[in-house]
Amino acid sequence: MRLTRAGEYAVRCVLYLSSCPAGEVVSRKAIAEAMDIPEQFLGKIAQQLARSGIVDIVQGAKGGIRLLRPPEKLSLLQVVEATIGEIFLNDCLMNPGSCLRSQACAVNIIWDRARQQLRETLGDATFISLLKSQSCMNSSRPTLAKRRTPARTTKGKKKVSPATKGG
Amino acid sequence: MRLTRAGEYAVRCVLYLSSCPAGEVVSRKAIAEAMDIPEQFLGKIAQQLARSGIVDIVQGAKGGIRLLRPPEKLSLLQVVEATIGEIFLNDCLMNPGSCLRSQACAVNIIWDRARQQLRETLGDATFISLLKSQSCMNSSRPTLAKRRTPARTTKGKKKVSPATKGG
DNA sequence: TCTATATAGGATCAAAATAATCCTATTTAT
DNA sequence: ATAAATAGGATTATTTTGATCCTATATAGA
Repeated sequence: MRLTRAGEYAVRCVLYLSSCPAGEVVSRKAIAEAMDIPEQFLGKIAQQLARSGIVDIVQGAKGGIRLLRPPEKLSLLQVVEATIGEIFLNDCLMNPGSCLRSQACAVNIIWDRARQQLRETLGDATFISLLKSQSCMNSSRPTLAKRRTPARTTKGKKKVSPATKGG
Repeated sequence: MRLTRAGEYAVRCVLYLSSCPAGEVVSRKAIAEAMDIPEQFLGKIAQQLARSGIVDIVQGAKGGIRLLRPPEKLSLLQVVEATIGEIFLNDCLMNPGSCLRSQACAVNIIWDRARQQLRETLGDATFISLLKSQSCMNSSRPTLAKRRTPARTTKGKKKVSPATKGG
């Protein structure tokens, strides 16, 4: 009943990309370091975002990740569902065939309502609105600046504590 | 991001108890068989419901589980949270200390809103209202009848497929 | 073309959560 | 006493999650 780490990382990643100049390719490493995401794991996550058409991955030298959609047209819901799949709150809804009773089941009706509300709330939250309120970016990036090709100065791979969670 | 089996079982259990005469002690086995719940597992779940004061467990011969609260004053939320703990949708909310940024984080504000809505929706759904709409009980019990000490006729323990999910 | 820089993506692995089940102890009605 | 029940700690299997490894491949630039 909670957002997985992968989903959380996806949100952070898109949040970062949203703060960069539109269409800019940002290296995986740069995003990973700025947003405290394990770099390899970010690779997997980026692939899913790419499959949903949210980002575009550029291979080779100077490669990286590019945001395809304007942050004002991209919602939390889209990013989260691209990463962890469509949101369901219980099994009956997820796999209707598995429920003997289902259908007009009153309990399911409640869960379905809850699910719709959840998806609506997440669907209404655009990344541009998230950025405007500053939020989580603060400690990582001073402002929604236009910094680019970052952090190549630090050679040693910083060992990031997996306990570091942020939303 | 979905209801666990334990939560689902708890709901079924309370749904069953709600359909019985108020204050009646119903054996674990009876509930388990009627609602397709592994009996031992139901034991664990009942303990949690008991800790939250939702039910009362009677030991010894003729023992079993008794609903303490009137179904019209018992919500899905109460039963679910008694079983799987307070509902959180992401880590930041669950463990605020672990988030470096937290506080006025815009992303968290959205998740918090979603969480509040979810809890409100589940909190508004009383068991009496769930029963009134018939629902899931149909295949197991013909009506919200006053049947008691059931199913002792079937001796062989029916092997229940774990794929059987209902809500 | 060669080389350094990046990502691709299958395979693998460890930890945690979930879903039960086992088994002995204890309680209670008869 | 005895049978019928639950208590509850321990154990186990499965699945999910979170990550990392490693070779292949793509690309920019010298």
